[in-house]
Amino acid sequence: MKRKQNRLKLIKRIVRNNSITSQSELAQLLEKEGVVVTQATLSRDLKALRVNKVPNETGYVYVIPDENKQHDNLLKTGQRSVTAQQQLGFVSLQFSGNLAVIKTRNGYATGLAYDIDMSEAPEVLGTIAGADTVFAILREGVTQEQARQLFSRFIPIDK
Amino acid sequence: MKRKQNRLKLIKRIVRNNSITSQSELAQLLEKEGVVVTQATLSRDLKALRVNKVPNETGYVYVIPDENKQHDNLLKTGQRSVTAQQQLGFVSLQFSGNLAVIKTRNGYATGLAYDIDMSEAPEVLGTIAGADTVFAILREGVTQEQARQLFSRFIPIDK
DNA sequence: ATAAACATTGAAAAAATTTGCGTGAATGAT
DNA sequence: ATCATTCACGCAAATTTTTTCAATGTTTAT
Repeated sequence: MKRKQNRLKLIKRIVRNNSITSQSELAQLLEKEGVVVTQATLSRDLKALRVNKVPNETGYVYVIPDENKQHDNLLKTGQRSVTAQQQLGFVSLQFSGNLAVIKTRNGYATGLAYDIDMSEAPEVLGTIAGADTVFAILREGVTQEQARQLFSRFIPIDK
Repeated sequence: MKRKQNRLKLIKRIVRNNSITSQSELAQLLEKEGVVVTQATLSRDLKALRVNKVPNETGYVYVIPDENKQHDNLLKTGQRSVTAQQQLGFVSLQFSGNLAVIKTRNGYATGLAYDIDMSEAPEVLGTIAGADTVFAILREGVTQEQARQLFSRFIPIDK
């Protein structure tokens, strides 16, 4: 059951960063990442992830529905599905060089940045927050692994 | 050609007010309204209307995207959706390492950052906007040339 | 530890969707 | 008016997606 979770995560990433036009195409990309499943399984996975299939004049593309909007709609309709992933508004964490980019649900970025600032962690030189994104500048020499370690105090990191 | 326009309009209304789960089902409802076409034509019509196919726990449903989502999906699929007029807010583009700094006329930064975000381009990890400046963090390994290429979808760049 | 209940998946079949091709109607340019 | 283009659309083939069926794990409760 861990296998499936990992695959779903990978599928999300792949679908988000590529123009996937068919399930077999997705299967090939997954295979490159070492994940081998049949197209039938992907049909089930895409359904589980609620991935949309949207046409444009060129062809058809799978699209991961926007997580913020997805969640906002849930709230709007009175439902509330708070998974561990969504606790604290956290959406995703990525790095580029000595910059950490933390995506949050709308409105949560400021509070999260504040918490990071208040920790006065030496690994972080400073932060800037928009509505749903936090930039944290890491001190030179700090590894991404160390940063993950630090941030895990504030956000649920799957690892 | 008037026939087609009427049909498209009717399709919109039907899809919006019913849970259509297949094109043949749609064909039947159309027939009740006196419009007779083959499923193949509906495939083309749904594509023309950019109707999304979205899964939910029950099954699959066709969904007419609202105007906003329509716009967002255009960006998502990599098509330009802002007119030359709208690009007038652009002032300058500069780079520092993997950070792109886009200057705009006052008030334009937020909108531009939003468009960049909605494109979900894998080259960009995230953006933050002030009143007249957008920061865009590039994924590691993305060259400035690639970034210029990407941004040319949103702003007028002379290469 | 064992049985019952549940979950995951592949293979193949079924269902649904997309597309190539051909025809006829509509539009346009000369 | 004539000829060339373009557009709409059915048919049938090709492709893609969904689902059924069985086999094979996993989990849970006793």
